[in-house]
Amino acid sequence: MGATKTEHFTDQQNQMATLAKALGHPARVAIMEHLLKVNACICGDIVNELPLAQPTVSQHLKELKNAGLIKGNIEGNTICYCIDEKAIQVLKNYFSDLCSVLEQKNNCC
Amino acid sequence: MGATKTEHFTDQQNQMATLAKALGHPARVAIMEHLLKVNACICGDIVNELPLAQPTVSQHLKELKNAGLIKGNIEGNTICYCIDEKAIQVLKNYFSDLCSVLEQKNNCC
DNA sequence: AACATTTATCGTAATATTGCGATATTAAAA
DNA sequence: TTTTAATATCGCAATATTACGATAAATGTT
Repeated sequence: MGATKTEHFTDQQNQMATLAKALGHPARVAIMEHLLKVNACICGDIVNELPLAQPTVSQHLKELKNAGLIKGNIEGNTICYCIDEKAIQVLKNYFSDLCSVLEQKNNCC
Repeated sequence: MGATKTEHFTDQQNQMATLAKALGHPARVAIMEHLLKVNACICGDIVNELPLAQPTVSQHLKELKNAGLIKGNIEGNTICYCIDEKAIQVLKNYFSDLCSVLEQKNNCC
């Protein structure tokens, strides 16, 4: 026990959980927001922006990348990370749909 | 080590991470979807819908509740859970905003 | 009152995450 | 080619999550 029972859920549910989980840590939210703020998809000076050590940031970036929320391009010495718009659209659509279904039904509680 | 360094991030970032984290498990995504599908905010027959034992489901419900994603009303013997619309709106707005900022900038990668 | 039903909590084992120092890897710069 | 800079990976300790059996708590039913 201890491991998530992924097999029992739909691909859609697992996919949504993966995206949400990746954003389920304030450092990773901060990274996303930083990538958004800095006009181009500025590189690994993310480390300077965050109160975390370089290996820790690197690990968080990896998780965001694995979840498909960001992309990384090698640019010589440096790596250029940026947000993957598609993933954000998936999230946006999911919650938009949820919201509009909710508005149609009058919730009891 | 091992504990998230919450203090170092903004309230907004922590709040978003909390909501996302709560949805970061397929069982909890499934619970949300079930609550949405069943017209009223049907009670704990969620257990029958999920491939998990009752205590496990109860724990997941607690986490969704702590994050503010659902509300629970005691109805005699039973408890009536339903989605908290406000939390979903927060999520919807967050990703909508993110999306529109992204559309304005042309991403490099 | 005794029993059944529904949900929560406790305790615990298995596993995952978080954070970081040390170290490897890679490519630019000197 | 040696040095420097930017990232990634390894290994480990601390902590958190997941799952569930056993049991408690609360309320309805008989």
